[in-house]
Amino acid sequence: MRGKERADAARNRQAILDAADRLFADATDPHEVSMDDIAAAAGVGKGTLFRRFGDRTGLIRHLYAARLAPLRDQIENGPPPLGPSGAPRERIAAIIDAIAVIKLENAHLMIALEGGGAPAHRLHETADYVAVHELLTDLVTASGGDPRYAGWVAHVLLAAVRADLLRHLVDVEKRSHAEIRANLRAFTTHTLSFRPPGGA
Amino acid sequence: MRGKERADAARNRQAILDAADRLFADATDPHEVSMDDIAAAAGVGKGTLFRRFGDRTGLIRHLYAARLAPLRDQIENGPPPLGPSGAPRERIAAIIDAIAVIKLENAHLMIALEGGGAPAHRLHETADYVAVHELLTDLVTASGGDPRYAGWVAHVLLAAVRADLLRHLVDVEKRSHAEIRANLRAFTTHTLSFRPPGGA
DNA sequence: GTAGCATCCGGACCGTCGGTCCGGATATCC
DNA sequence: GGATATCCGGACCGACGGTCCGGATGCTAC
Repeated sequence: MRGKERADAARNRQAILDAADRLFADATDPHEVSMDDIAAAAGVGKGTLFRRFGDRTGLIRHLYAARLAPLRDQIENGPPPLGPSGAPRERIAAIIDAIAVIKLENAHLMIALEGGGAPAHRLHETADYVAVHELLTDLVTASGGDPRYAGWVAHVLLAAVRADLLRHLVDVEKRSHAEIRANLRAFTTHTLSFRPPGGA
Repeated sequence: MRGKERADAARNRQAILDAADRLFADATDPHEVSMDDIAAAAGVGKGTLFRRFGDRTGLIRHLYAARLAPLRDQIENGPPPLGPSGAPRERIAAIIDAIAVIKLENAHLMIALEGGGAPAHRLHETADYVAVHELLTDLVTASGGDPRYAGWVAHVLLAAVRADLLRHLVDVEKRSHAEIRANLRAFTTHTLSFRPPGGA
């Protein structure tokens, strides 16, 4: 990793990423995509694959991170409503919507990560989850929510955009993306007025 | 299965169920409990285990069903607020609370089922999920919700009691069961007043 | 009690998977 | 073009879920 990366190494990495993405997209269940499959599809030995990404989780995380990067950038440096200068309530709604869009467009990957990616199913301990949860918690607080319950509200909002739920709504219940997003937005707004038992 | 079950078979089944339950309870990650482990702990051959339950998913489902049975009975035949004669809104709150209690008390099993149980991660196509979702949908409608969005509300309520989220709240955030249940109840009540975009 | 039979048991066995390892190939630098 | 650090490929490994069948065991009829 120190110094420069050799040209063939870079080329292979990209081939692996592309092949994995394609295979996960075609599979209904991430478990039916083996590491050998990915290596073969990328025209690469299995050793190469593991040297680059460590293990299965690492590979999936790389793919995941690549899809998430634009969103992170938008949230950290972009214009409103996603960017830091937006009003908290609008920002929350925009973030939840953006997450939903990404997951709807990359259902296969998101399911692979939320489900079969980690050693266990510790979605809530994922760096990405923790980061967005913290941000949402702050925003809920900033939008007038009780700090003591902001974390809870953030969890519930994120629970509503879990990849497998979204996939179920699309694949089984045949709901349109537009309908899902509209419901999600209304739900987000509504949930922001949540007040805990006993009042603030 | 036809006719009577032999005594040793019944004994072995119970031993397997007990052993599996114990092992899952001790493990942090269901994947670290292998079928061989279960067979060994039950003092039984692996063939016996698979003949009885078909496969890993079948075993876990049996355990799951056993824990859920009392709740199903309460909902179908019990007294209010869980039973059929309760008022819809109270019944919804009671059902969500009861689900939370079961999942809090059996976190290991619930995570095994929601995560590593099914061939994929098709929680939402599980018979149990579908059944409770249908019931909740009906109840939301009966309590005055727009039938067109009742299914959505039911999904969101169930998303708030997903096993891994509850475990995170307990294990990582160190929240008490009482606090979680209180928040959940308030959230349920609040969400029942959800109205979709455009109004009814 | 016991003979005969259906049922059940155990664990050796199989294919596959994630992950490792190292001899040989290749890019890069001078 | 040669030296060398880096990288590659695929044979290899242990573990896992699941299968199979020869032998053991509980049940029933007499």
